[in-house]
Amino acid sequence: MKTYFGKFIREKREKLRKDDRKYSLRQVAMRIGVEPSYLSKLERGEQIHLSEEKIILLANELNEDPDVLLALCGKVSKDIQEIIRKRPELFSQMIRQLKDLPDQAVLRIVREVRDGNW
Amino acid sequence: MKTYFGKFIREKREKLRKDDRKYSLRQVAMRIGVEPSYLSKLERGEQIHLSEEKIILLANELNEDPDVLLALCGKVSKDIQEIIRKRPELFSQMIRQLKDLPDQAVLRIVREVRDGNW
DNA sequence: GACTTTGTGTAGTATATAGTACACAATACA
DNA sequence: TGTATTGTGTACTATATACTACACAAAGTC
Repeated sequence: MKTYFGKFIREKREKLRKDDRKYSLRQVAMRIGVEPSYLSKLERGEQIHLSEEKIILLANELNEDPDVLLALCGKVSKDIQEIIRKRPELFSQMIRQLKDLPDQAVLRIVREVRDGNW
Repeated sequence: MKTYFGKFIREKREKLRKDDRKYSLRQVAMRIGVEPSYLSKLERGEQIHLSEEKIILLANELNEDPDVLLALCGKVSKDIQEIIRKRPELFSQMIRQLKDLPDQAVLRIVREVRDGNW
């Protein structure tokens, strides 16, 4: 499972750190509640396992979308999985159907549902 | 994680078995490639961990929807997760949007996409 | 130049996940 | 009634997941 998670978060963290020293690896690690050596391994891609809970904390620290960071770790958030599991046939079928649909078309569905045209 | 997976597959298997002795617990276990004692524990709800691979084999054996059996085991299939992970923001947003939409409305989306109205 | 903070290396750990191996008593079958 | 098959109980096991603990040398700060 090759992933750019480490590279991604390292770059983002170092960018933030230029303006604010509280974004050192050690301090970020402490705030999200992991050992610095662990975050170090994650950023260097030696270690690729981080729990959903910590990924979300990290996303908040770095102002990144939690769903994107989860995806970079090869995960799908529990709340999304829960939605699918409650109506597995319906949602699985729908998602497979939308697999190759361009972003624009999917966004159109999102908008129309939001606006109550359903 | 309370689940009716065990109850569900036991009932289905025993129904099939009435007409065909090859649906004994032992023979089904052998065909899907697990020890009989393991399937026994699963059916009685003592054990709730079965790999996606075996769940799909079991679904095929019992003529059940793999996505439904996966859901009863608290899982979402890898191919669905893969689709979401490729466009995490888009799909996560969409799925949360559709969370409380009635089946009928979701099916309408499925049909319209299938019919190429997008 | 002492003190602090930084990132990393090494070694170890707890829990979850996904099973196996085999014996045994009950039941079905011939 | 001997044999085969059945479901289950007990005891292990391997691998993955998600970390901790601590030492250390380099760099930054005062």
